[in-house]
Amino acid sequence: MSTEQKILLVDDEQDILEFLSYNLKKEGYSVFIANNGKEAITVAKKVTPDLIILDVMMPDMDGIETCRGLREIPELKNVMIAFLTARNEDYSQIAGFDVGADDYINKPIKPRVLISRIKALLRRGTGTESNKTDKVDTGGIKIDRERYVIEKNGVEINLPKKEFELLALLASKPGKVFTREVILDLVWGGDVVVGDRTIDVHIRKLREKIGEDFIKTIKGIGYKFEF
Amino acid sequence: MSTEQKILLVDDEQDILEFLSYNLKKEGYSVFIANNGKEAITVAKKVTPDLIILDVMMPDMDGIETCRGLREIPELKNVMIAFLTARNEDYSQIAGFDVGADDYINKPIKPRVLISRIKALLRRGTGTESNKTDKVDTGGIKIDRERYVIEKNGVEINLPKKEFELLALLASKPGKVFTREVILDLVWGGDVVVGDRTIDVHIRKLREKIGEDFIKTIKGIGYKFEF
DNA sequence: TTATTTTGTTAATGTTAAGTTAATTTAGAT
DNA sequence: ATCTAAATTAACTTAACATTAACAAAATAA
Repeated sequence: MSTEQKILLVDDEQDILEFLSYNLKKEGYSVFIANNGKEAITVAKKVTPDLIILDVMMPDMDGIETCRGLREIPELKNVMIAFLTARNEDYSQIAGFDVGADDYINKPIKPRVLISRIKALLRRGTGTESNKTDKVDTGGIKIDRERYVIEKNGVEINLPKKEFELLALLASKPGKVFTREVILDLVWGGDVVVGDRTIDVHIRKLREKIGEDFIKTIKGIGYKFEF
Repeated sequence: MSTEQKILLVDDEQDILEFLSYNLKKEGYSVFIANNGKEAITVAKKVTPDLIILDVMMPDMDGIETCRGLREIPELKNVMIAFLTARNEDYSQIAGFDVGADDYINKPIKPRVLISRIKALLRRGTGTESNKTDKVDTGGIKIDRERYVIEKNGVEINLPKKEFELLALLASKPGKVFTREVILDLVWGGDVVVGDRTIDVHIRKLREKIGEDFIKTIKGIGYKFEF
């Protein structure tokens, strides 16, 4: 792997910041902190973190507002954002706001749960440049991560998990060839070992569903998405 | 953002009015004051505030009565109303009154808490016409968070807490897929560990009660609400 | 209080979609 | 022509969810 992954913590409570910071640093993340929304935006701009963990309840500028602010910054469009919510909070409000959060984590926080959540989140983020906000590939294919559907010429198509992720990966950078190795690593996960033909079959099913001409085979190398 | 938001403060104690007024003005709100219920109604009619903060304990016409009066005025149907209650007050009494209050704020008041509460309140208010809790999902399902009741095609259905919260969460953003993890965290809480099939069972019961077609399973990911 | 009902959770089992493999065919490279 | 990589299809395996009933724990009523 390349460089250390950066996480920005935003909370007004010092002890929570310390607690989280400690646990995340122990896991090898590079941790930045901010005490309020404004600071968060400043820091985020500077370091472009891979993940931002935002407390919802903060005086002055709360998590939701901060999130909005962050999302308006072009460089931060693709950053993962997770909300920290207190128990009993009216989460429907939070979740409902179309603010582009990627995860919601409840207090009290259990370090192990947190870490595994974060890993999952960051995993999703890697490899893809535009993991978050849906991307419209001008060929008429739209990938909606939030709703887990793709749209072809306005028609929704439901894809199973692996197929969806495979397509999302390929389409994340149209034209780029993804080797079978890379695909296995990113879609299946580094440790899982599956047979050599598995990818082919998934490609087959995808082509069946979205049309034959989107995924192109580069013999001896891998596949690429084109339109 | 467009125009400045208006807040009406109603209290018989001058120092509280001043204290609140000062803090709210500092935040950029346009503040109006009234010393009693009658005055409150007059002023409210004139300025149509976005939020009214009402002290419960007032001589002559108390907060509850005032609130009733306010709610009878058509133009004020959608205004947010928050009650100011003293700490030891039996506010179950107040909350019980189906008077259409949107929040309860406890004295003594901490400015920061107050501000963030107010912001949350006003945010809830904007965008929606129905000031109150309910959210109508065009599929014919209405969720009344205050009474823990949902309405399907005008028929009230009583849901137990967990079922209600699960539905409320899913319906808070129709279409969006909520992972089992997120559901567990937000509905059950980060620390509580429940078995793996618990969510399924609740989903089952919900589907039984509201119909099979509202909640959709995304295998390997989670569930989403759709209509 | 004790009884009764409602709610929440678990455990056991069934079902199905998703994922994988294997066998065979086709196409591309050298 | 020969070798290798990929396509294709169907068979198979597994993981994920559905379903039901049983149980426990709250809440409510008597």
